[in-house]
Amino acid sequence: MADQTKGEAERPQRRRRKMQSVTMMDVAEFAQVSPSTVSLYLRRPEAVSASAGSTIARAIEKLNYVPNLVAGGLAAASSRAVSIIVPSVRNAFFAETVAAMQNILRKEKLQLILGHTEYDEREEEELVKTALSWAPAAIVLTGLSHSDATRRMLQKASVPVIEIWELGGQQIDAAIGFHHDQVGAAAAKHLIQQGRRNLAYLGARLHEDKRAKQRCDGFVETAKIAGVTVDVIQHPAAASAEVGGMLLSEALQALPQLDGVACSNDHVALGALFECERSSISVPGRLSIVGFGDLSFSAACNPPLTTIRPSGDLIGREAARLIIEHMAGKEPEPQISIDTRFTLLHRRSS
Amino acid sequence: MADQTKGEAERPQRRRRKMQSVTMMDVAEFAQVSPSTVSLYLRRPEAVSASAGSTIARAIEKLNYVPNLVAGGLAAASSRAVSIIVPSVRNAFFAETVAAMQNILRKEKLQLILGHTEYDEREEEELVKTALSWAPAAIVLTGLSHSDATRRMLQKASVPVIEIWELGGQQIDAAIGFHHDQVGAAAAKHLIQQGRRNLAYLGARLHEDKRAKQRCDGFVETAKIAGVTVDVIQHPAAASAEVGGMLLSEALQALPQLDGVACSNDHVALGALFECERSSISVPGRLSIVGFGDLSFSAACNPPLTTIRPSGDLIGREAARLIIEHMAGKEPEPQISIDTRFTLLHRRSS
DNA sequence: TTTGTCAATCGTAGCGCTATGATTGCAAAA
DNA sequence: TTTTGCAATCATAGCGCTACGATTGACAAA
Repeated sequence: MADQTKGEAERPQRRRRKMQSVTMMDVAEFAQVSPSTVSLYLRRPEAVSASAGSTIARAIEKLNYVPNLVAGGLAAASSRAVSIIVPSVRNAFFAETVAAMQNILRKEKLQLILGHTEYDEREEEELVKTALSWAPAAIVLTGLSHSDATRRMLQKASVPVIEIWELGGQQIDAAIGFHHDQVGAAAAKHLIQQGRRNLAYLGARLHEDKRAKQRCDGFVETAKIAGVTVDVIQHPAAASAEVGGMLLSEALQALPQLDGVACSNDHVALGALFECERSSISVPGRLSIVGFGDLSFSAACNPPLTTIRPSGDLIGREAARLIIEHMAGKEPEPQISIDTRFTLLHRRSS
Repeated sequence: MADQTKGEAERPQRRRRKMQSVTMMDVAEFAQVSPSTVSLYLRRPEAVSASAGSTIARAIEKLNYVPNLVAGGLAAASSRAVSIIVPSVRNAFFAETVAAMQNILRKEKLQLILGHTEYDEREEEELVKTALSWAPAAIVLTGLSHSDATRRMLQKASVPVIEIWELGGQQIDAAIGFHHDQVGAAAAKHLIQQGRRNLAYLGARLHEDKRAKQRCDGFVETAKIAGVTVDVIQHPAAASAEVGGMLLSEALQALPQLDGVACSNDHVALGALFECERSSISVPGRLSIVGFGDLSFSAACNPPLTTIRPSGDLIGREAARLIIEHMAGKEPEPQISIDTRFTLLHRRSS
């Protein structure tokens, strides 16, 4: 039988939780200052005296102190994390932007939290929700089209939003990128300038990749205005050299007069190039090929590939700059949009 | 600098900090339960009664509650974040692994925090330090060679560490990958089997890319054992088609008898292929080419590229699996190593 | 001297949540 | 009846840090 032992014997021993080996308090103690001073030193070294600063620095070194960013994030209501949501990092374009951002942000001790939509708006919505629960310093999204729910969440949360890789639609906050229809237009103009009169656009996954679709539309429109023949040959699969080969072969069959093609991207163009080689079609003699992306192999092809370079790294750098400026307290102009433009590289495939 | 506008009317109002619009307390209040129950429901729905569960679910829905993962991470001493550190996500191999991990982890509401070393051990050390300050659920590193400081930090922190893309060295915790020297050996064996007797390895950035170096070494060793001629032609720049072209041209000049090459990766092989085309060298008639990676264009080349596929996605999937199992409380065998192997794809370039 | 100013430093109340141990209510066992 | 066992729920003490406001001390101005 157990007695009713409530409330008589005091048990001062309370529960404990986890433990971070060395905390800011330990550093403060060691350096003979208050925790506040340590915190201040860490955040704004110039605000503490030189002597205190060096003492603290020594203590940190000695104790091998690693700040707990999670605690800091909670206290400050904003973490040193930047959430970036792209269709997929397997795509070289986005990989380049992510890498460029990362390389700048890491110097500011900002972490990149990565998410993949796989071109799915629902997925994006889910990712944005999770991203927000990290109270990130900023959130970077790909493109301008999002679900209403996504837009609402973002609007309500007071997080700076940067939309990248697209311009010309309705933006939430800041946008950095270029006009994809202009890319298509540039490709068309270039081919026409080269004397081509029977054009086609070789498109991959146009139903999902909105930006590839915009490039395609720009191409077609410009060609039509110029009064030359133009067709779209497309495939639902993601852009690849294999798809490029298939598309060109299909295009040649359907359009015997074909003398110029623009491609979804350089992978497709590469496939088209190989297909020409297999079919003994001279490039650019009989057919001109224009790609998009200036991928790592494009200049080394035979013949080197004429392509349009979108400067994905500039997009990343500009995004990082905006974020850093925002964190430094600089109030950015609302609805700012930065056109990173693109460059047509005229090489020998056209 | 803001104006100092204080001092007239006394405001006994104490300080306030930030505000998350809807907190768990709000949900609890709305659902007429205690915050603990809401928390419990969120973490282990099966532990609360069905009625309470649905009430809470409704409250969450109604209030549009988004949990604060930062606060949760602090309280639980471990965040729902997985830190992954790779040389660069621009590299298609790592991009694939990252993407595969992400696609599994997102279903578990785990976030990927990305870091780039750019093949720099110092940088890696810095990244590991920052990563640890996020108290991640796990930390994933590329390769087995790290600085002593990195190793020490990792050892001291009680975070599961997974090293990927390499096997055969001294591992910290778990390792998932394959033996790169075996890749080189397989390439050599294959070329020899095809009747090639004058081999070369076309290597890019071998001084930094330790794994490419291992492949190279495996290639050379195997060739030597088999008694065939073997050379290494290398370039300090990162692997690219351009470098591949240069390397092959250099190799042909230095080794007129050359009849088989293995390459750092498929980009280099692609460049070699184009160089052969330019120099009218028949492939595989006069020269066999073996790549590494099975990149998106490799099967579509002309001729299609014989290459070795490393299954970077499997590495990612296995890593994700290990992490999820660990979080579910399953104690993993220490020093586990998973060999994801590789496949030689014999196509027409050899 | 007193007062004011300013830079440097400190004290402390949370940030929103989780995990521990306690408590409750009810059905089955004693 | 009382006890026990169990599932469901709750109360509460932090997790480690930041930022607000207060305090200190040194020096210039009055």
